[in-house]
Amino acid sequence: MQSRTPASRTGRPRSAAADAAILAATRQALVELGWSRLTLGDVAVRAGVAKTTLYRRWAGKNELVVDAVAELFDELSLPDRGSLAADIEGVVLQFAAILARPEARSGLMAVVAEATRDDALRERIRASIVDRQKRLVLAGRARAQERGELPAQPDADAAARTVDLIFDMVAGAVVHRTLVSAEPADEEWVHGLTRVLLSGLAAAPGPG
Amino acid sequence: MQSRTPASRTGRPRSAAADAAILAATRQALVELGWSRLTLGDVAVRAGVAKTTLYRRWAGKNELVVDAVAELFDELSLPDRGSLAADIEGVVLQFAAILARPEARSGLMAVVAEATRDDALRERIRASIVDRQKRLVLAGRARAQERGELPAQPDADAAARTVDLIFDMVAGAVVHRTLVSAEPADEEWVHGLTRVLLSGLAAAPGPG
DNA sequence: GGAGTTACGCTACGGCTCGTAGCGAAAGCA
DNA sequence: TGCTTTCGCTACGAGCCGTAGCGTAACTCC
Repeated sequence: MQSRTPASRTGRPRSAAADAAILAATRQALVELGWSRLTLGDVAVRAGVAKTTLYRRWAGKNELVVDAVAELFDELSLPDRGSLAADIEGVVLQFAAILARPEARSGLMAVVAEATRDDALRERIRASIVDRQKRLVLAGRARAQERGELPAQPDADAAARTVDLIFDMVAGAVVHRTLVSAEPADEEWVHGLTRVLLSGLAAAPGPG
Repeated sequence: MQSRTPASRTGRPRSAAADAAILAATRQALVELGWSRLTLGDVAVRAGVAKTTLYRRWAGKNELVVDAVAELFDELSLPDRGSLAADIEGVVLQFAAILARPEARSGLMAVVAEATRDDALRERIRASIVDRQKRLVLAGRARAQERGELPAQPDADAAARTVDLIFDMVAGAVVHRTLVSAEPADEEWVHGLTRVLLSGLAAAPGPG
């Protein structure tokens, strides 16, 4: 997570329990206080560790929250629901459920905002969260191609661009719906999103 | 903006020049310092006003930045480019150009993050930014229906839901592409986005 | 022109958080 | 038993917050 310890063999080892306690305390503080009122001193008290221990492991508030939020997204999975449409709806609903949790909402957007002025932080977010979940798009596409629902894309570059595009469209739409429009990404909405994604606007005029 | 002055007739009026100077100074501070290091005292010095004047007009940092960023999006327009696809690509490129500016990047995401725990702030964002730009989707849809590119939607509820969905998909995709994936929303990408939006995934296998 | 009202600039203040330094004790390895 | 690293604790200067108080400036109504 925050600092690899590959070489150090001697000396007192860092407490793994402290790591878990700190990250859990960070999420709890995000729920109760939000991003702006969250202080590292408060997190230290909640976790039962000294404030200096926090600063020894993380460079600051940004990096700590990235790690605390990243764990939330690891529970995403893509079970085979029989069709591409059903697969998409299933994983989008999972994603929406995570974004409905307050610790994900305030934490994720805040670190993304900070990352606009911090290249290292942006790379950390990309590695810890974004790229790790892009596997879902890849898996869904491969499965759909096996079913014959999607044509094969022999051009590797074009295929990669499509994967990136779909990821931005799906994740961006859910985030925007949940955080900016402040409306729930419920089954009906996800169904409409999937329809547009697969068939486009012109082909899907009817409701529901 | 921050406080309507409909009834007050007597007394010294608030300086409109100060308003403009403060909002411009806020954007400049966002560029140079980003959200977290931006302080109201610093903005006051840049704008050439007293710090107390800032607190008399805005409740805090959040509200100030919302107003400062909202002005950036008023330059969006939807010129008739002959087809729905061209209209979409044009306005999305405009939107992308705004999001490429650092004062929009860091400011917008930060206030959205804060809004997750502040209903009044979220409503302010919705009124000042989101709903104000939804006019673009409405205008584009009406124009496309006149051209016969999109079918009419007699059901008003379903039509409104579609407009909200498209807005979330387009704005969300551009924001995610620009801020999270940290890749440019250039012409090629916008072209791909438009293609998926209009025709869907299954119908558009080939490259750009 | 005077009275009343509101906005403004300036100074000062207590309170909070930050990030670091320094110390002694604890927990592992040779 | 030494050596090394982590940990908890305390203390500190620095910076920003948001407000109060005061005198002055600008504008309206009489």
